[in-house]
Parts: sequence; structure tokens; C-alpha cells
Amino acid sequence: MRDVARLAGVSTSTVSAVINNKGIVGPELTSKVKAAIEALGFAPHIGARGLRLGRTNVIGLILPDITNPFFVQVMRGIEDEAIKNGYSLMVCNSNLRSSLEMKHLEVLNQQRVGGLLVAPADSYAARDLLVRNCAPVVFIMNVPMKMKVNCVVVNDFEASYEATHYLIGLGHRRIAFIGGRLIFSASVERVEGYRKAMQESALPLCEELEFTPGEDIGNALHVCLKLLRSTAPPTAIFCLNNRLLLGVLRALRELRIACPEQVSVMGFDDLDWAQVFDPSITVIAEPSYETGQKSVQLLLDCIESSEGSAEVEPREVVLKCSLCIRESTARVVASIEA
Amino acid sequence: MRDVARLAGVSTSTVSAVINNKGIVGPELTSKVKAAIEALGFAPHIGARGLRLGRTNVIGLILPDITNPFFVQVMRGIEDEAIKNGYSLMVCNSNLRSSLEMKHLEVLNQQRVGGLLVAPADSYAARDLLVRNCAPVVFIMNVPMKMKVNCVVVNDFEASYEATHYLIGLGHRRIAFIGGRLIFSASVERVEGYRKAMQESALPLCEELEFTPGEDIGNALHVCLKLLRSTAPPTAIFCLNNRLLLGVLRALRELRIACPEQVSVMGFDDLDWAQVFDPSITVIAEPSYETGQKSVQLLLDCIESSEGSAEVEPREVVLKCSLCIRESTARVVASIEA
DNA sequence: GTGAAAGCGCTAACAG
DNA sequence: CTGTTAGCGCTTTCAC
Repeated sequence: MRDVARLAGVSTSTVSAVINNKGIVGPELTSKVKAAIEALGFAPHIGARGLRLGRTNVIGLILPDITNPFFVQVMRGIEDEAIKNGYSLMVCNSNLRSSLEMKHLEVLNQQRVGGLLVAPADSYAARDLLVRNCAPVVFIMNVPMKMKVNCVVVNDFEASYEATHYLIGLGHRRIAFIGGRLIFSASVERVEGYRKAMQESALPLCEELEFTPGEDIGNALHVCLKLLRSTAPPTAIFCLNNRLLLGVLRALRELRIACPEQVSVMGFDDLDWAQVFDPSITVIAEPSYETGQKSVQLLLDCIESSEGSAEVEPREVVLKCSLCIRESTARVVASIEA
Repeated sequence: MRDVARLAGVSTSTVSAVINNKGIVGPELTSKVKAAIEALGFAPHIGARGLRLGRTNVIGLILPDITNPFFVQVMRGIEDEAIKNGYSLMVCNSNLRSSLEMKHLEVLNQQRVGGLLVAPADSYAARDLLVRNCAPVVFIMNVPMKMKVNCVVVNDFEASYEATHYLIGLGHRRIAFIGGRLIFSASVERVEGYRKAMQESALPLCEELEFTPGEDIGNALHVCLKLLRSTAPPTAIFCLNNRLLLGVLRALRELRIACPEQVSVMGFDDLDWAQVFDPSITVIAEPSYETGQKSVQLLLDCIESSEGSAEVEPREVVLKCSLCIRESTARVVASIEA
């Protein structure tokens, strides 16, 4: 920067003013400075700026499972919105391990990120994420249990409730819910929606919630095989997410069970392959990209207001899911329902 | 840091030495300093350290399409290897646009990342990525055309050649290659492998390479519908990647064409759903996670050696793909081959 | 409008 | 072994 100043015959503060478009530098000097910048291939050192300013234009993002295409969609929304606002993204993947998550948090804290976007790996452990962390945090999808925090979520409960109702409306009575251990608040909402719908119709719950997440496809496959081989197998299966859905579909395939003729299947997350499968899969589509966008917007709001003085009340943004009815769900036939 | 020093009754340099495990501070002082750090919740300011040291422990990663699960796998390998070595990751998605890629590059340059990992959106434009960029660069999967650069790639040519041979060995003669415009060097390798195998067996080429990438599923669907409706449809279809594969599968579904009875299908990338589909899909599996790991290792090597003096010869790491034979490819039946 | 100078938090000489 | 000090590249008062 000194070199630029020297070449342009001005001082560093003038160069700084030009770079930041302060609009207080005369036009001829401005162009002279710009020419010098160009000539020297000068690029401002953002880290140094951050040091001086006491804040950085970096957002930290902690995702529980980057392998899950759902979170990738969220991430796309986050990135697009971030760069639109001049922010860069530091991405961390916790692989569903809270301990690693804490590690990541520490690093991001040391990097002095301007704000933090977190989809916790465990909603019960998530409150710990807030201790001793200076930057504003916005939670995505999963929120710490029983806490009011800044977050962007979807209406999991309602969506699940309505989806279950839809299956009931098709005449299904034995509807299984494949879920895995409920360590995400979103998962809790989803199973609660299912429960409420089932109980309102006085139908028996059939929940598979014991296995631990991480090896979702294999777990769902295993659980589902057992379920389908039982004496009174479900006529409909409702999956917590796209991973479990794949496991269930695989189970049907292995047992050569026809879908939807023998068993209806549906789940959360609308991924590309859901339309390509034969039959195409009925799903609940979350606005994942939009979730990412909104979370950045909320975070930037938080960052700005935290520059000010007053503590603001945490805000919760709730986005709506939509039900995509396809071929994998059908009216139950009498002979099976027997 | 001054506060920590004061509380521990030492000077800042002692604190610094403790933080960086210089091993030159006495044990009792060390523990006193650590206690002070703990008490104050002090976290070293990495940005300031970077400023002082003239280098940062951040790796910049530019991916062409984060939506593609293949690159996500690569990214996982990168992240794991990066944090193992004390580096953080700054991730950028170019959405297959070279212009955006350049923008990202500029930002990462301003952030003074220690090194850069790039899977270019366009192998022809990629040479521009090297201009005026101070940090070492390692290319992933796609390399700038006709240039010797540091890179980690897979043996696309051989894998494609062998896969085509496998199809020929099953008795197929009309084998279509669905590829899209060849802007990735990896794509070029793949089509060349196909060509060589076909020409060696004196079979006619049938390549679909005209459409532009980005809307892969739709494009492949469209192209494939046309192909399958033609007077002499292929008996086998070979896809450049997982996205095109989905499009092809969708086309088969729409036309109610049986796979593998009427048409054999295979492609690159081994994703979760490939085994769940009915039939399960024969694919070429790239070592994606390992690609990520190796690229970080190579980059760190480059960073270290660039600290030294001599320019080192660019290194090319080539990893091997493996052919996963499943149900979607079968021996051609005489009646169809007619 | 523009330049000189201080200081953000840290590390590395160097002096003790 | 430990403390003092200079300076990394930038922004920002404050004089001019």
C-alpha cells in the first residue's frame, strides 16, 4: 500500500480512502491511485483491515453433515447471500459429533468471524455453543432445546402432521415412522407431528427411533426389513429424511415389495432422484436454499444491531414446507389392509 | 493478551511462547499463564498472527458445483485433512461460471489464504487463474488445458476406456456417450477413453456433446429421449457423470424402456442412490474423498517448499478409479441388436 | 482535500 | 528463561 501511495504520489490514507470509496478524494487523484493499484497488482490485505476494524467480513458456518444434500442446498443459499453482502464463508463439517463441533467453534472464534451460522449436531448439547462466544449466532434447522435463540427453521411439525393426515386420508392405518434417535429439534418436531395426527385418528404409533444417526441408510434398511417381515407390516412408511428414505427403498427392493401397491412410502427432503425413481417419490420439500438465504439475512441483522448497544430479543424465522405428491403413495387396497 | 500477561504476572512474549508451545517457558509459569488464559477466556487472534507472520492457516477452496455430490465428497476429504493439519477452509462455489470463479479468486487472494485448491469451472479459462496470484495452487479433477500444474486427478481416460471395453465385451455395438460440452479436462479424458475403445473395435461413435452443462438432468433427459426414439437406438448408454445418469434414467422411465433388458446404462460417480435404484446401477467410482485428502497434502507440500527458495517442478498425482458392476448393464440380447 | 501518525493483537529479535 | 520493543498492513482521527 505504501508502494501504491508512493507511485501515485500520495499518502497511504488517500489510497485507503480510494479503496473504500469514501468519496472524499478528488477525481484526478482517484484515477491516479487506481492506476497505481492496477500497475502494482495491489490487493488490500483483508486480514489487516480486520485487525484494525475489529471485525471481519467472514461468516462461520458449521454443518452437521455436509454429505446430506439437504444441507448442501442450504449452504448454497448461504453462500450466494453471503457474497452478495461482501462476506466470505468459512465452512466446517462436524460429522454429527458435538465434540468436533466445539472444536470448530473455537477455531472460528479465534478467526474472529463476524457471525456464526450453526446447524447443531445435537440439539441437547447445542446450548454449550453459546458460551463464551463473542460473535452473533443464528441457528439453522436445529435449535437448542427449550431456548429462545435466533434461528431459521421450517414448519416441521405442521408439515409432518399434514403428511400423516394425507396418508391416513388414503386409508392407511398402520403407518410407520422411521426416524432414528431424536437429537435434532427438527426431528422432534417431525415425530410430534406424526404422533398428533395418528392420535387424533386413534391409530397406533409405530415408531422406529432407537438407532443412532450416522449410518442412516444401513440403519433404515435393517429396521425396515424387520418391520416388513413382521406379522402385521405397515401399509405406509414415513421417513424422517432423505437418507432414511433411501434405506427404506432399498429394503423394498430387496424384499421385492411393490410400491405403492403393497406399501406406500414418503419422506422429507426433495432431492433430484426423488423424481427419477420408479415410482417417483412423494416428499415434503423444505425451502432449503431459502433457509440459507434467510439465515444470512438474519445474521447480518444481528451483526449490525450488536454493533449498536441494546440486546435485542432473539428472532425466529419459520419457513413453510410443501407437500409434493407423486407416485409412491396410493390408496390402500382392501386385501392388504385386512 | 496483555490482560492475560498482567494477570499471570508475566509479559506478552511469555504468553505468546506458551500459546505456541515454544517449550522455553518454565513449568510453573506455563501453568500460571494457562490458568490466566482460562480465567479470562482468552482466544488468540489468528488474524493478527497472520498479519505478523505474513501467512495464514487458511486454505481457499473453489468448487465448480457444490450441488454435485461428487465434489462434496472431495470437499469432505479436503476438510478432514485440512483440520488435521491445523488449517481452516474458505469455500467458494463458482456455479460453473468462470467469471464468478475469478471473483472468488480475488477475494481469497485478498484474504491472503496460504494456498488454493481449485476445481476449475472451465479448463480452457483456467490458465487465467494463475495470473497474479501469490499463493500456491493445486488443481483438482480439472486442469488447465495443455499446462503442467500441480494437480490431483483420477485416471479418467483409462477408466473410461475400460468401461467402454466392458460394454463392448457384453456384445454391445451401438454404445452412446452422453457428455455435454467438454469444458472439463476430466470430461475430455473420459470421452477420449470411450473413443479409443470404440475405434479399436471399429464401432461407430455416438456422442452427445452439444448441450451446455448446468442443467444436466434436463439436458440428458432431452437428448436421451431423442436418442431412444431414433430408428437405431443404442443398446448401451455411457454417462459422463452422475447428473447425466439421472437424466438418462428418467428418460428410460418415461419411455418405459426396460433396463438392462432393452438398454444397458452406466456412468461415472458412485453415489448412494446408485445401489438403491432398481436395477442397481453399474458405475465407475472415483476415489473422491481420497482426492480431497491428497490435494491438501500436495498443497501443504507446495506451501512449505514455496517458503523455501527454489521453484519446484509441478507435480501430478493420479488416483485410480474402480469399476462397480451392478445390474444395469447386461449382455445384449440378439433380438435387440438386430 | 490531503498527509502524518497512532494503534488494532500478535510474534520475534534482542537485551537482560 | 523472561521482558522490552518494533512492526506486520490497514484505517482513522486530527492537523494542515
